[in-house]
Amino acid sequence: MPVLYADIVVDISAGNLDRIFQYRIPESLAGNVDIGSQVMIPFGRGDKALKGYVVNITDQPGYDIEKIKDITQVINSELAMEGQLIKLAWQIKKVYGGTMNQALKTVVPVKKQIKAIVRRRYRLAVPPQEAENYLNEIRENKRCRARVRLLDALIGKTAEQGGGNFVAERAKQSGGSTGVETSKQSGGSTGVEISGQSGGTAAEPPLHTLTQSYIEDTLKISPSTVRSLIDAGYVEEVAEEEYRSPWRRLTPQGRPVELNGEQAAVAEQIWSDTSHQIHLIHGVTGSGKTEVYMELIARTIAEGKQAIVLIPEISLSLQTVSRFHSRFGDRVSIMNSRLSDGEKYDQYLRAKRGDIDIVVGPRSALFMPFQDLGLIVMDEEHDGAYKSETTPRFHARDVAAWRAQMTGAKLVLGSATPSMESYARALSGLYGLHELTQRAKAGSVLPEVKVVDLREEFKLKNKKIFSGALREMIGERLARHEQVILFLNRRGYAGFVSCRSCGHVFKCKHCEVSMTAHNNGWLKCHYCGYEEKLPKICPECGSPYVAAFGTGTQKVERMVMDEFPGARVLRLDRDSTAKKDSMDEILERFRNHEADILVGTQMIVKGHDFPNVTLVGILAADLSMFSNDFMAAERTFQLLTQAAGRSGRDEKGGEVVIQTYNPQHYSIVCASRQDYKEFYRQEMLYRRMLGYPPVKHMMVVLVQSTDENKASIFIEELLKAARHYCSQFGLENMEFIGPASASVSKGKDTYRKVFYVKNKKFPYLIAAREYMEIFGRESRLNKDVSLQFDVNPMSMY
DNA sequence: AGCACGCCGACT
DNA sequence: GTCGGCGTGCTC
Repeated sequence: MPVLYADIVVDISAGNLDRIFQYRIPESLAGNVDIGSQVMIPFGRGDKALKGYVVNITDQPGYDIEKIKDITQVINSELAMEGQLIKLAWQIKKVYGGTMNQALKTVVPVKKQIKAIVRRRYRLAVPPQEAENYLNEIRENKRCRARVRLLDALIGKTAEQGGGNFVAERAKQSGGSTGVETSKQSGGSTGVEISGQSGGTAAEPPLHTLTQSYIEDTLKISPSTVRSLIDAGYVEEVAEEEYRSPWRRLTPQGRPVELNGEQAAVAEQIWSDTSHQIHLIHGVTGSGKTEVYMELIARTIAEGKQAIVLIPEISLSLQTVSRFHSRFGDRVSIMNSRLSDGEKYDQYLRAKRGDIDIVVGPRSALFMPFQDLGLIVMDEEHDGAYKSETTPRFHARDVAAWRAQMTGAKLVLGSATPSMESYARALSGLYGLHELTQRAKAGSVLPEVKVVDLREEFKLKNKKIFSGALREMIGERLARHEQVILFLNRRGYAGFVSCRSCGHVFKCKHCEVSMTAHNNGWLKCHYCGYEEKLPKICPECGSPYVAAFGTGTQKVERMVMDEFPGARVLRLDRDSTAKKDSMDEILERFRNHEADILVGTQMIVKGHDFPNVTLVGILAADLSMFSNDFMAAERTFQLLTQAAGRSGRDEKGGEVVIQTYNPQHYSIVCASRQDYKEFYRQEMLYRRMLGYPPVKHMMVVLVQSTDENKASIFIEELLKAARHYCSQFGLENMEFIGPASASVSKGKDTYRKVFYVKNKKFPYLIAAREYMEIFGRESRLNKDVSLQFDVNPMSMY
């Protein structure tokens, strides 16, 4: 056997370590080291113990054999990535930049191997008849009551009668599970399990096993009693490895799924289309895209393959997964960053071992180690949350497409307001394009939309948040006991605070960002979270006339209460949902009609279904429209369309009021008509004129430093060098825009400088980025500055 | 990143 | 004479 060497990426994300180091696989570890394994290695002069990822194995050393060190140990063979995920990591690094270590880390959603939970269970060690005989001996003995209780339960008597009630009650408390569970399931367990004995014949009667906690807490039997029955040979202990289940609070809804004609046709088209790997479903809000996904998933798992369902945000996990769970049962799981390490590890393992077929989650769910992936669904594909905000700043849509290509899986994108990129590709024939034009629920039609011109309201001397029309309509709903959603894209109490005498605006002392006033008399920086007390007098001129301008959700909440006393109001924004799970709680209360009006930010727009809501008020549609951002109009349109889509989901019909200072703007006009195609046409004119994506590709180059001067000098030199490189190596028509300060010119005490690069040819951008990474590594000006790239950004900087 | 090696100022 | 400042360079 030849000596084998492993190519290893070390777990340090520094530019000059971003390469492969070779280590010898010692005989003692032969066979345990695979591509994808995580290993411990001695690194550097001090042989510091570091983690490393094995990315290749070879018998040809490419380095002085005398200097090659041995791998010291394999950390966790169960967590070894598939070779395919490593390929995916290379691709991510290639396109988005950053180090290989960073790319590998994004591909491994599970950091640690956590010891499996072993639950002790107990069962009869003798045939039931023998236990009965023993019971008859001791039944009348008052000193043996605990033994009798335990044996009765183990035989199965009490669990079906008196104990059955216990079971039902406990199931309710823990939020859902039925009393009986099959093995390898833990969520909301009651402790009672009926199972066929493993290895026994099928004809054998089922035996009860009881968990330790059930015996101690519910039957009130002490460990010593259990011990003595074990010693007497009547009871035995079975230790069982158990998965941690992340969704204890799940309640199956059991809604049967039936496709309408349109849905069935789309599912069939996608399933039988062999000429496209990627499909876009453009379906109006409420058209039931999820039913189509489910049909495709059902067909996929019927073929023995697995499916990944991507959702934009963690907060949608619970409601999405519960729908899938009620259809597909325990073959569904979730993966997201809020799970504990143990839960993550177990879900990863279940996928790897083939114990689940479907996973639901945000970006990170893309990397589940399924053996034979057949389908990736990306719901609300336009959503900005699919873009990573840390290096590598990848877009889940791209990575999903690569993974689909590698595995031969289908990728299905769905949205009521597709991204410009996806729709352009669908129109060009690159993706299959499918449309759902009707609301799925019988009798439900798209809401009627009324646009209110706030300039006219101002002329009428109405300076309130609610236009006359909106106030009147809210009143009507309250009288009819229907519900209202009010949407405002700004949290806090007021927008900014300034001095009326000298004009001083209160800014965060760590960021170049104006602070937002909050209800509690504090100013908060929404960029870094810094808070300070709102001063009574202006620190610049001493004037007492400091005032808050603009409106946030807290102020809306207050004004609703003033305007409609007696109405019950809930508020949903980042402040009211700071506590874990509080978001689900608020939504649940609103759905149960514990409130009449829900005031909130973007969060309320995404995918929620409130049947009793018949009015949605968009208080200031323009708020997201005037950042100097090439996607501002697209985002505004998406937001308004999605928000409007919350109204009239039931037979009652619905209305939407959009308040704006720009009623003629196409993003507002098109949203009010729910006319995606016209919006696309107009927006495309603008993108073409200014050469923005999807017409040209774009990249942001971001330089940051706590020393503003160093950042400026570095970015100037970098730009000069990049220009020179591009012209020298024939990268034609490269457009460089900048450098300039980022729109948040300072954040968290760090100065931010940017320039933009545009070109029609994507590989040119990558080549330029690769060159700039080398420049950043080798320049003597790189001290104390950081260099980052955002390829295909979702906003300006 | 983190550590060692290396070449210049004020101390036991 | 020596301890230690942090600039420079290397890590299989």
